[in-house]
Amino acid sequence: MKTLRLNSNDKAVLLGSRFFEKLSAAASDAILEGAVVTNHEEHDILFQQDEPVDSVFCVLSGLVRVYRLGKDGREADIAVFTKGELFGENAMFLGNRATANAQAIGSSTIARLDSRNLRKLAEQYPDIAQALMELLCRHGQMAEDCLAEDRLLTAPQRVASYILGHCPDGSTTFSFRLPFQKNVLAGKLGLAPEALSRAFSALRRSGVTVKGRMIEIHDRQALERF
Amino acid sequence: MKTLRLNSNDKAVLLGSRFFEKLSAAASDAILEGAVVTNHEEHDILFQQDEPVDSVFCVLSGLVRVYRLGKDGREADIAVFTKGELFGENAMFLGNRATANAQAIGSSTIARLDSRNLRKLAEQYPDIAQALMELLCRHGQMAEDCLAEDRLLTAPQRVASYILGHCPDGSTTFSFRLPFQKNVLAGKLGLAPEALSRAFSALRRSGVTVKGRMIEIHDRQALERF
DNA sequence: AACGTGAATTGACCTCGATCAAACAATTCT
DNA sequence: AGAATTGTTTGATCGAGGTCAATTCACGTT
Repeated sequence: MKTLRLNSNDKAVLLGSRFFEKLSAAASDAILEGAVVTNHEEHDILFQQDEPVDSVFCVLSGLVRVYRLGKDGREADIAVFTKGELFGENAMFLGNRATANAQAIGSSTIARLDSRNLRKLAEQYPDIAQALMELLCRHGQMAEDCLAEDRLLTAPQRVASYILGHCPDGSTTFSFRLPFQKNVLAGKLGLAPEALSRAFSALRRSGVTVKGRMIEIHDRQALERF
Repeated sequence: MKTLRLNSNDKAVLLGSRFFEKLSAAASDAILEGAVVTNHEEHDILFQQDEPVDSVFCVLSGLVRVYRLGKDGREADIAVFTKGELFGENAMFLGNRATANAQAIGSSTIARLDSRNLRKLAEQYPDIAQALMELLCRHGQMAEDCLAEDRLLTAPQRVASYILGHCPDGSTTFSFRLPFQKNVLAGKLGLAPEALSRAFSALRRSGVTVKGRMIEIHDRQALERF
């Protein structure tokens, strides 16, 4: 795997990401110092459970799926990350061992930030420590949200919740394009693809139109009630 | 609700907790400055989803259950905390709003650490920031572990996994006492109490003996294979 | 535009765990 | 000790969602 330096576009994506938004230029530069970029094909493995990892990652383009393996080989998605999102930060605090697997979905470019460096910088710059805490908190929240939804909602309700999460507050009718294959959405929601399909067709009765990756909502309230 | 100052025993519990273990005395004292203690009866609510929270909490005695509410009133446990564990730290990073509910299980004493103070101290003491990051990471991991187990394991497998988590590595046969009612364990594992009961009786065939709260394992390998 | 491949849907079936009801066990209270 | 309350187990039933197989559809390629 060939590693490259950041080009100016890569840098723009990183600096525009949520993690960097409140950081000073000095702090950001210090973090990006020594960052490298790798390109990946669909299904490439970025890291694996229990193996050493000495970077924090950021998606520059494409998608990354983070998942755990069951001993029977089945996979459970923990999260899916898109452009501008950092991931893999947990290993930093757990002896540089990954606690999950990460895999590119479709061809993707990934930045790697040295975690030793980042840890050191977090001691010098309180803002960096703060940004890291917010990152950890967001990711913790994501996992808790998932857990609660898995336990409280049925498949169609989870899908409705996902759709509503993409709907601007005011509008009662709107549409958007899924950012990835239904395949991937199913994994993210903890469903078999067939179950996602059936969930969509259950929602059709509540004014949801699905055509390819395009989702149309005609009655927000109906979805919320579901 | 009467709030008290920390007594020396309370202080000992706090300082012995995982969060404080690597902190200097100066840092610890600064955090505990202004900490208060409250006593709670079974079922007392400590905080509620979406309500303002300006403390980080620590269990001094008893148990606390953190859970989310579904709109139909059903509850999903996110975590259960015991003596010496901090919780409720997420609100610190999310505009001081709780993202879940917390409730005492049995009568409990709880310490409250002022979160404004803690945030300020995290800027001064890198060790405190580090301890907070580790706390956030652990809690994020807990949620991810739960999520993965929910998605990958059946009820008896989850129970087996819970039991094995209490089994020292070497031993093939050992026993321990559940730290809470089966009731609570069921919630923590995302099961109805009946399902937990049935899971235990399924494990009986693999050398697990359950008598009241006492659990005995006679064949570690059998459990691992389950 | 036709083709071909992989994705998505649909149907049939089956398993797991939730729910309800009732029996039973273990606490706590008087 | 006996009563009352609460926790736990067991049985029976039901529904949600997983799995497998067979189409159908969408999309990129030629």
